[in-house]
Amino acid sequence: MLIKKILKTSPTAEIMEVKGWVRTRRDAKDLSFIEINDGSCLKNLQVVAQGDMDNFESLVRKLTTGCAVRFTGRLAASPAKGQDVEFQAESVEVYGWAPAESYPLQKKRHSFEFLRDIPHLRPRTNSIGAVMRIRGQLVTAVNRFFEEEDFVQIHTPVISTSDCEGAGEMFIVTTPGAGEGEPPCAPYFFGRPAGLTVSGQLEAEAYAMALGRVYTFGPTFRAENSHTSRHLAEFWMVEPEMAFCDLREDIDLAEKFLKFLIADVLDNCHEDLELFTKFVDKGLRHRLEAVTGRAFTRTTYSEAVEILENSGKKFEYPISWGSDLQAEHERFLSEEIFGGPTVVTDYPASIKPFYMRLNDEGKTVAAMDVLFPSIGEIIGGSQREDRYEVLEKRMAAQNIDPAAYQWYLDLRRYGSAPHAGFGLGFERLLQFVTGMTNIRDVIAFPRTAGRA
RNA sequence: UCCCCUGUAGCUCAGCCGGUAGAGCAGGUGGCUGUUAACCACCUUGUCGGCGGUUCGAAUCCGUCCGGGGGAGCCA
Repeated sequence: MLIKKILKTSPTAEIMEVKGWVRTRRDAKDLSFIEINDGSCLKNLQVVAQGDMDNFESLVRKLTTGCAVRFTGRLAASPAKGQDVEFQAESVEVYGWAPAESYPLQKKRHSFEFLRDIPHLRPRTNSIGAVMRIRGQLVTAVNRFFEEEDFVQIHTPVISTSDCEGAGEMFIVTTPGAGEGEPPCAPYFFGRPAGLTVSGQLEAEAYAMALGRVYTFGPTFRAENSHTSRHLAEFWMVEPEMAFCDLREDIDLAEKFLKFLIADVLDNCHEDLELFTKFVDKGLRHRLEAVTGRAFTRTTYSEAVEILENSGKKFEYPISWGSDLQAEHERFLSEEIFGGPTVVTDYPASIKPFYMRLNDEGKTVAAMDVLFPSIGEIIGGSQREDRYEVLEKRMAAQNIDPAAYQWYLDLRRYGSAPHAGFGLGFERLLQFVTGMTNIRDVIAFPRTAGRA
């Protein structure tokens, strides 16, 4: 039986078995206490082994942190403080030892930096275990949300020939000895240069224009030489795309989506959240409840710039209309001015990609960024440019080869319709939900520049 | 890519203005105890990140390379 279930079970005379890994052993004169964890929940089960049981000296007294074990016995009410029930062992089997002299994990707190050097063992710690359980919960919540909203999940390609954001940040996919010179170079395995996707958006648009409401949820790759606590070279992104949808409806969905996800974690991950509230961020629970409890503030870029200009606050990078919002500006808006999630819309066309829909005044595009306190941009989205000629002009203005994107232009040539979507950085959401300050600690095996 | 900080025992870290190293935890041994970050006593462990330089002498100063962290840019 899983420990998560056992801990909610009443003591019985029935013989049962538990399997897990030893977290710590404490010896009394004629008995030992072994705490075991099986990953099903944060809490350990206290196993009590009496001195007269078989293999007490040969096995039980030799158990150390990390050993994989199986106990059979009975669940009993615990006479001591600290737990309601405990497991009275009758027999023990050791699946695998973990020599204490070499096993890197000790029954003490380790720094996250140290744990990053042993990514294969760190899931055995309380904090990384809790992160990954919450991550798993969020994955199912994402899928449940879109199911309830009548979306179809599309698996867009990981290998892509279209660079959504502009050249220079794709990983190139090729074969050994494919050709002479710097890749990408002929002969091309796929007939032309290909790379790992930087976004599933363009492909998702094609399917939105047929199925109406679609979303992708998959890995994304950026070959940026970033060294920050919020960037990974390989990360996961959720990207819904909706036909017959404008920017307003796009923002509505994003807000509903984020609230749904956070409420889901608040409802289902009490224990794990408790850990983060205790050791990582005291105000965590409060901050999460603040997101679900009120409407997101919405402001246009122009209004935001005005607010920043009149704030009297001195920024390292001065702000003026036409320049992009810096991290410090975003933080100031969401943390100090609005004190919560903030949606900034209608950015200058010059600082946004070609596919965003040009507003009627011709200077701004129907873009939106959702800014969260402490982590900045968590969602970026837009209504897409659905007019063939306008899109063509914007591509030309940004030096994008229309031939390479003819299929994308085709979506505007045949049965074009207003549509919109956004991208959610899954790890950034996880950072917000857990309070973990470094993005490398919310993904199983982080890949960053210089490290894989 | 730029700026700042950092690299000392298995882990976390102290070592001020240069005189070849310490603490807590972990580990080992013994003791005590229905224990729970168990407790008490004793014990082991270091090419002080690499290379080069200054100096009678460098963990300590300088240069350089490598690793780690934070921030910026880019973005999610």
